[in-house]
Amino acid sequence: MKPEPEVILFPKHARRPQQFKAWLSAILQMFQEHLGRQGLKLTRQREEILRCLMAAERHLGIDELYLVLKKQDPSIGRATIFRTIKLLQECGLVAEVGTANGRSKFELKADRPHHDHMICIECSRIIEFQSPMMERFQDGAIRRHGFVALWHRHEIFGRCRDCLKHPSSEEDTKFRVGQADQATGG
Amino acid sequence: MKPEPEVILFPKHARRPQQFKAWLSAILQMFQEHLGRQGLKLTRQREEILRCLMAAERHLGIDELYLVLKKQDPSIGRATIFRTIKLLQECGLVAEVGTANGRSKFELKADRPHHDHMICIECSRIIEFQSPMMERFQDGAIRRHGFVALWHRHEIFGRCRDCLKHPSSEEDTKFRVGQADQATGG
DNA sequence: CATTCAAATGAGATCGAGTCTCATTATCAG
DNA sequence: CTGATAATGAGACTCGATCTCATTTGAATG
Repeated sequence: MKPEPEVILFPKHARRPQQFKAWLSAILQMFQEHLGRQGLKLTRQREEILRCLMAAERHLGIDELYLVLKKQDPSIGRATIFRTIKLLQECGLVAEVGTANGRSKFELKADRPHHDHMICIECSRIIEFQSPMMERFQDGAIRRHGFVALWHRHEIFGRCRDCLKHPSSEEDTKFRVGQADQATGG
Repeated sequence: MKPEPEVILFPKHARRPQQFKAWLSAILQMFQEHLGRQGLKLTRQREEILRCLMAAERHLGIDELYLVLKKQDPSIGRATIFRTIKLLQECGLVAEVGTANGRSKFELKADRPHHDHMICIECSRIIEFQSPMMERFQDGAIRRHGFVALWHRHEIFGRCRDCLKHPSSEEDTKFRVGQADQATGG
């Protein structure tokens, strides 16, 4: 089986200020259009939350988001973050990624290639991966069953390269009950 | 792409009383061995919960399990069901399947071929499917990243064949926020 | 720019799945 | 049978997520 191509998934492009600014305003406009279509408004808070997700160099959970945002706006409330994340999911700009401890993280989805996730149960790192062939066979299975797919969740839990090298690192040792089959059990 | 083979996944075998009895006692013994290894005991409740999962013709949630078990043992407590399900997951006899509404369902895993799930957001039906090729490419991706997989979750949310035929059937209209990409977004 | 009004906000109440506590009961090895 | 120890059921508790509501804000309008 020949190896599939590796693609840089996390948006390291748009890290230079000029590019980031352009990227941000493009995405913001998409958000505003979605909001406008439902008679909703673009507020300072919504803008900041989206900016924060776009500027992040990794997947963020609600609490991480809350702490970061709190620094520049101490009055921001958790409820607003939950509400905004939900809106961003609804318009397809943001996607949820499960973790081993139950607290979901979020990633920017707009403008980025489709991918799935491998999640380290030791360091909580989320590794993005692509496999077009895997997707093809998945879509084949869906078609065979006469199913119409709206979204999917494909998350592989285990230990990442780094945690295998130097065993037991930091946070999140309390992880979801899971049995150790061979490989993924399939 | 030639079609992959279809396999009967839900254990319709073992529906005849004699076969079921043999199957049950084999699985019960596996459970007891796991328990014994940890100094734990096989109780009437644990036995009943496992039997219930084995006899089920579909995936059950905690509440469904609770209601069924309550009929033959009105004193059974929810906590016991949670605790037992956790034990069964730990020894690999049972697996959790997510649903669109947050309340997980459970399935017997022992003795059954590996498969993934398509979940109908209208009728909550869970369709089991297999794609060995998909698994192969998945394992390839895992290897490429130097990751060691312990378990995975591959769930496709959408509408099943039946719900597409006669739109909007029963229960569970309140489903998880999810955007309608083309296909599965990938 | 001021006005207007629906939408959005933050604080805190509430919800609910899942977990924990603890007094009582059951298992099972000897 | 007995004793040590695990398991149970009831209900308190946890904590992420949602809801409520009084107040504030966005943006369309004149």
